[in-house]
Amino acid sequence: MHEILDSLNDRPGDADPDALRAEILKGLTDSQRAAVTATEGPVLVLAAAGSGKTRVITRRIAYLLGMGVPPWQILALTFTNKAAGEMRERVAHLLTDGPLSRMGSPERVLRGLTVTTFHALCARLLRKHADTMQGAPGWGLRHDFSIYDSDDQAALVKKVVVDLGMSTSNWPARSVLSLISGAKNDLMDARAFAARATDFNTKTIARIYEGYEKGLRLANAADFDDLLLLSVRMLKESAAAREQVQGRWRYLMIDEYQDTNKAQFVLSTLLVGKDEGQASPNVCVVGDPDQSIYAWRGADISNILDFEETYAGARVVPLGENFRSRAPILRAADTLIRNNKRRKHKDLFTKKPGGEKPRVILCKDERHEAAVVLEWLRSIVKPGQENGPAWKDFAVFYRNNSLSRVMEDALRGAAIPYVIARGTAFYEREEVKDAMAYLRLIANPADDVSLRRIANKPARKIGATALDRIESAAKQWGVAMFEAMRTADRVPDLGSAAASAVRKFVETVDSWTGAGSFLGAAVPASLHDLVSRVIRESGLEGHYKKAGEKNEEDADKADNLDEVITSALEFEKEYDAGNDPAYADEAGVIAAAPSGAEPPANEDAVPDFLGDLASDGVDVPTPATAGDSFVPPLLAVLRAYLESVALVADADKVDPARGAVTLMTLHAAKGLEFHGAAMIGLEEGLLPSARAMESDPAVEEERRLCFVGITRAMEHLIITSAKYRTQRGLMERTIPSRFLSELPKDGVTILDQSDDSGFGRFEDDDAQPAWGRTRGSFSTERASGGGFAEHKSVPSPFPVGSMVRHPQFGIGRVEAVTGAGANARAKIAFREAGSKTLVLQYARLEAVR
DNA sequence: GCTGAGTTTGTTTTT
DNA sequence: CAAACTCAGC
Repeated sequence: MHEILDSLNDRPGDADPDALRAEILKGLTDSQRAAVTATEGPVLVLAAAGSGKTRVITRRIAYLLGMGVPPWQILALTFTNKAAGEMRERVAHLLTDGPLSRMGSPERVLRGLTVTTFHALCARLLRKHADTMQGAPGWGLRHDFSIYDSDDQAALVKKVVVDLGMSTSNWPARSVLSLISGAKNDLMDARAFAARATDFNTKTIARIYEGYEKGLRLANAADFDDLLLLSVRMLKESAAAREQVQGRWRYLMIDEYQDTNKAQFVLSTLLVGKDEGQASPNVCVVGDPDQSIYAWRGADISNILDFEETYAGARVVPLGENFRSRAPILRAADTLIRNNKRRKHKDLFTKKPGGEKPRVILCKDERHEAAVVLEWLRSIVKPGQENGPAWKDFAVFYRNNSLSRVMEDALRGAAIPYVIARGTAFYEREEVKDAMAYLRLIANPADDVSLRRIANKPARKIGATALDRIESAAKQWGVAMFEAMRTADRVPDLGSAAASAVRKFVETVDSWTGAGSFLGAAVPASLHDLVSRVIRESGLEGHYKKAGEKNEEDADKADNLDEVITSALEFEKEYDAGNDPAYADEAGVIAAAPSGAEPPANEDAVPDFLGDLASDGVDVPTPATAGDSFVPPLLAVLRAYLESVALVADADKVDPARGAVTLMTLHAAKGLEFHGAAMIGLEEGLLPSARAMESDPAVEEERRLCFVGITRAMEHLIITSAKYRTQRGLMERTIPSRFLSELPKDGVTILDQSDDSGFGRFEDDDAQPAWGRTRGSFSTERASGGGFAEHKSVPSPFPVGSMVRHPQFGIGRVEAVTGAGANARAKIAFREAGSKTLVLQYARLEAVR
């Protein structure tokens, strides 16, 4: 051990291992210490909210390094890039200012340490090894694959549905995709899915799934789920890939383990070599079952609940002490979460004394609610006050993004700075996606979905019919559409005008890659050069400039295209400098692993992401379309760039929002903490969401979501509920969320401001509200079926229980009727087609006796 | 093939 | 209330 440590040390002898380790453990509680030092064998850290689990993980990494474990043997996986970035930063901090600084330069000590997300890891693994799987039946993925986001997925599903001769309105892409995604999360491919399908509905989905998979493979593309699914398959089937991975990492850490799905679970067992009979792998998972909020996208809470069974002899370390919130906030969270039936109880406690009770404020409507939040913010934040809390210490949480609007208006009106950690952002804009589609076509000429997107954008006389003809020719010839375009003259039925338009398009694309070897066309020298040429020469820039002049709304689209060039330039800089933490640190992932504890003789032999992809190595064959003049490194940079665009969520990039109140969804809030937090929209149908109200497990997940929100707050917490809320243009009476009545009666302050016109004053903190009265009103409202339920009294021509006939779905039984008039919908269980919700006005239903 | 007016439809959360 | 979609008219 000592020798290894010394070899890593610039100043050998300075880092006395014992002293070093003691220093790493300084300031930790006993249980945290136990979690950090249990380095051998499987460990489950049951971390409560605010118990310092990130701290535990970072110290654990430091501790391993301090024990002399080479950094390239350590792999830490997170769900978001933000979490990974933070963790890297914290480790780096320990190395520069903390105990590890005595071990040598951070670059040196960290070289090869892998801290990344599941998806990024899998993307790297696939880029590295996908080509070796070519022989496997139905594989079809090559190293230059595209990554499809939900838009691309939807486009593909729509196409498949149309090709199958079905209607896209009966089989909406979104819902079809969620089923397909669910299957993939459970590691079910199209065949396995089809084998299990029994009813008409599922059988049809299975057919779509099959076509969708074919489409993906034909386009040499992987969707988000594929990154995991195919990595698992590859590790199972390719001994070479498996050996390289398993020989490399000896210490695996997984954050937010409660959110892993089946694919991620299996992947993790493969990474640590459990399948290979590794009896007691060094895997350490950290999570909190009470914060599992991703069941809807396949997260399987039993992964964490059954950890001890999966890994025999696992050590369990509970971290119950909360270092974040004051006692009253913690008590509210604890009381709420106890209402969940399926859970392991964990005692939450804090040593922080005092603190104010969370406030529940019943408001008139959403505008009043925003005003209340504003007043609350102002009552605590005093600008100009030196050491007081600032805007950045506050956040507003909501269940869904649509609720942010009113809040934004209010904050803007009050000139309070704010940022939204929103889902829809830069890379989801139309013009940006267009530019990306061009780039993806260059990186992966088989990418038919991208090709279809931009072939006629801007309009260049390659219409839908022309594309369809090209596609059928391509299918016949067994090549990608872009390939077929090269011989446009031979595409059956393609008019000469269309053919020449196509020829011109191909020439344009080729001029960027040098593939056509046209005289005089200089090949781009750098990524941003390529990107700017694509944007200009494709005509996108002109197209959106023109659109901007005409239409006020499109005015900034051209600017956004400029921003794409800037982002490429920035990426390139970091990439060139080898400085991009998100990429440089993944170093080891794809490189030949130095196995064993011996550090490689030559430091340069430590695997490095840059060296691997940028060098003209065996792993990056020149694509068929690229001529000699297109140097592989540029293609590699392009691919890495596209990958970062696809895998780095925009919310991750939101600048740590200094100086501004943060607005975000409850999901986005997980893992963060704020001095003060406001949760808005605590109403039935919102939180819990309308969909969740149908089943108990779903309501429990909503409760956990609420729990997550509450536990983000350190000092101040307000929870609001509006009596009336306007949604999709309609103002409706609401019912206060059931979660409000699950908070401790005497543990929260209730302020009913839903009737009086004046805004309450917060100095009246101790004015105990009539909880009984309020509570009573909750229950009467629910009992009398006010609000949503009131529509139910309107008589329907199809009473619940009656039998109906639908021209397409056949005979079914009415399960429920909701809404009235034009809004009337019926949930019908069809014998063949399964259960569907139909709008009575449009569904041509017939009563059957 | 493009435009713009009119129509329909949908509602969670995201790597 | 939007976004997405449809379709007639150029």
